[in-house]
Amino acid sequence: MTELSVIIKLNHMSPKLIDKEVKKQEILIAAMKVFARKGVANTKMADVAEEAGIGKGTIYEYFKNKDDIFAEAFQHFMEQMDAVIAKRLFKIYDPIEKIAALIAGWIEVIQNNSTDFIEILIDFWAEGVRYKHQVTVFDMKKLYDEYRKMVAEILEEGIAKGKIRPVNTTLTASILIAALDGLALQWIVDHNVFQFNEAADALTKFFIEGLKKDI
Amino acid sequence: MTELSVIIKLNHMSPKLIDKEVKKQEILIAAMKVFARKGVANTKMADVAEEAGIGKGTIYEYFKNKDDIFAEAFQHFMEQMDAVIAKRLFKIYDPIEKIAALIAGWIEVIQNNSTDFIEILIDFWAEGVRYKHQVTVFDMKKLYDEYRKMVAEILEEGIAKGKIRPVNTTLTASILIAALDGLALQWIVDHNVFQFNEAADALTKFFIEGLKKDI
Amino acid sequence: MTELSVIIKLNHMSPKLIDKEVKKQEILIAAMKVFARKGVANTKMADVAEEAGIGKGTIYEYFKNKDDIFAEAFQHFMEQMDAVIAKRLFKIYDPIEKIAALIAGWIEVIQNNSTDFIEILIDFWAEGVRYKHQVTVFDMKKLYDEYRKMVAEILEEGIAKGKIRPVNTTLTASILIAALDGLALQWIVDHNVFQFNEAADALTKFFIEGLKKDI
Amino acid sequence: MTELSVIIKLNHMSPKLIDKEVKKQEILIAAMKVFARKGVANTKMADVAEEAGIGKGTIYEYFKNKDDIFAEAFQHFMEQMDAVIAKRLFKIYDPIEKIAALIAGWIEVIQNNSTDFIEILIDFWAEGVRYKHQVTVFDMKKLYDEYRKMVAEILEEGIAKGKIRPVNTTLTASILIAALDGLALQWIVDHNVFQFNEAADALTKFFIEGLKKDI
DNA sequence: AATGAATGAGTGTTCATTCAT
DNA sequence: GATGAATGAACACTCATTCAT
Repeated sequence: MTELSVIIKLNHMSPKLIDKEVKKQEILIAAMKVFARKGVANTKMADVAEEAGIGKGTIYEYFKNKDDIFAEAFQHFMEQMDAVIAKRLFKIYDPIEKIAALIAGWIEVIQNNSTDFIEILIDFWAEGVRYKHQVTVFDMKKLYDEYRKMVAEILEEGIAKGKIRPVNTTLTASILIAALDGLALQWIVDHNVFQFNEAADALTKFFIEGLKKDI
Repeated sequence: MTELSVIIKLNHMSPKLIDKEVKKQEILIAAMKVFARKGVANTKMADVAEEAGIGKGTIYEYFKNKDDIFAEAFQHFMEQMDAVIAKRLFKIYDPIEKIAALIAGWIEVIQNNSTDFIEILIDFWAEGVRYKHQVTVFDMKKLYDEYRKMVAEILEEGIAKGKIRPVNTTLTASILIAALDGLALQWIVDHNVFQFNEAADALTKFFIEGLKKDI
Repeated sequence: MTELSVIIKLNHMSPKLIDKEVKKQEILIAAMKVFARKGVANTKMADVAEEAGIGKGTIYEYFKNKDDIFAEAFQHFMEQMDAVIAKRLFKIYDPIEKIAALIAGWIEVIQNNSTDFIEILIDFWAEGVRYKHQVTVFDMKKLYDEYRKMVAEILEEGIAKGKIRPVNTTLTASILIAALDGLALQWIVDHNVFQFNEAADALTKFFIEGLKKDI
Repeated sequence: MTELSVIIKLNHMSPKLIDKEVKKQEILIAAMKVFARKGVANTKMADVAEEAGIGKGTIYEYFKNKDDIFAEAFQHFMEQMDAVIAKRLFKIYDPIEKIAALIAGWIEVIQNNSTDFIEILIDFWAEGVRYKHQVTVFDMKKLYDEYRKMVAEILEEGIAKGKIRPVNTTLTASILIAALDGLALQWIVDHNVFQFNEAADALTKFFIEGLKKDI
């Protein structure tokens, strides 16, 4: 380490904590890109380091290990999704509109992430599926339960308000979520089959129509 | 002596070949179970050998390598699915009923494989997604295209016959397949959320209702 | 095993011992060819079996193991060489002519074996060199000692008889053997550099001239 | 910051690079020792690591794989030989003396390497012989051609200058090289048969005498 | 803090040898 | 005797992680 590097460091010292968090995010994003491209199992720490433009060892200053990065990636994705959906549902009171907003939110998340790292979803699913018996970050069971419940409640509200015809709310919620997941999957495989929002519109219409109380 | 020995060899060949094919299937099934349980990447050849009750080296008498097993597993699954669906669609002429049969077929495949190795689906997806730019056995793009086309044609037929209301057939096909995939996913994560066929019934009803031409 | 094969066997039964020895030789020759082509280390028992047109397991009816085949190959080669040289030296009394006969003998052995398996020499050398500290079949030290002694004795005889000028007989013997080995090596590497016997003639002349007592 | 860091990096690079090259040589030497002792085929990467006093994985930081080490060993040996011979031939103009210098050079190389790894020569030969049809580093054909040509040219020069009697220069060159290879071989097998330089002297005398133009 | 050289546990694959048929 | 299916010891190579600088 020469004197020069010390000078550089001093410059960076004041906003230390923020810097660390920022850099961690940078590494995380880099990792997610590589994970998406190659799959977690085939991603080497060296790949992540290269993508992030840092040294291999540096990663370990910010993450405990590879699994830790992956877990944080999952959380990062989920937080993003929760945020998007919360924002979309904000100040919407009509149940039918809520369903539409939900679908739109999922679309937004998928499309926001599409360019670089939506394929990471596959690994999230894989991890979630595999570790279903253990309690980990990847508690897909709980996750799906929560989303199902959220949708089901909207449906119940709609039914109560007489805006949605009586249906098995849990099953219908499952179907809606299933369709969203499945469309994402098809779109990941081939971005050209359909415009994702086009498909989403169709889905929205299909569900809304199917659920609306016949007048 | 040469001619004779050829004849003798031929005599011995038929029973051996059948045996070899049977054993290969046994190893394949064993491998699929382990793949499902641990994920392909985390499955060791030793695990497969143990599950199959054979020596590690024996696997290589029947398969070229790990990837080969995985590829054959995929083909095995697909053949099974094609067979089930073909059987289900046989002698069904009503488009609406065809849709119902298709859903029932998918359910059947998922449930047939459920006990031990349905989780392998995740790895099929992962492989298909990751290698979408190359031509491999895992040509998910082509696969989805084919299924989409199959469903779309049924829908078109129904529309032509006036039994199904006019819809964007490709998008609707995508949604139906998406829902099936997505339900499988949720069910894999948690077999207890719904009886799979219960969900399938709901899905069938939802689609049939949504598609039926209002009279 | 069908009746037919039994009949075949019966035909072979009477001259059993001879047959066994013949078959062993066949396998040995097959093995030597493959050894020559690929090198011992890279030769699989399956290769030998295929070359011999028999089953893998059958080899073990005739040889203890791979090393055993190799050792027998060496002995086979050496016996052949001893025989050829003995025959060549038979009834030659002039020392100068004996030298010529020796060279001619070595040439004969190399060329007799050239088409298929002279490259095996390399592995003989390698084995001999490597196991110089142990007492094995490949006792290159002893072998070279014997040949050196044989040549030296001829030289001494020639000197005694006044036909060869006084030289360090051991060193000269070494040089002659060295030249023979070295020419074989070059010829193995590239059969086209020289006609092997052409080179041998030159060598003979060179040595004879160099050794002859100036008159 | 970028420019600065580049400078810093460059500052750090030079010493590192030198170090790496030194370490690579150390590993190479260690590998050559083990190759010589056990033969390439029987040498485990773990053996090399142990001999070099490093971890198994470290080898791969410096060499692509086992074959790579072997190829570099060959090149290392050849460069050494070329250098020694070039140095020996430097400022020698008399053809007869050139031949003597050549022989002396070969002796020097063999003896310099004798203690630990001259046996590796056998594997060089084996590799060269086996891969004679392919273009590899081990192009023994080309190598021998070059040496033959070099010697032949000296002989021609000598003949032209009237210092060497007319001989088939290519064949004579072959014989000289053959004798050198062959002596090395005998010496490798048994260091005690002759003092290597003693034999070399005899060889030199034998050739010089044999070649000299009778006055 | 940042690095990348070093490491060795771990794994896919090979192949000589065995042995039931 | 002849066979080739079965085997597991052995080995090249990978890569997440550590740690001296």
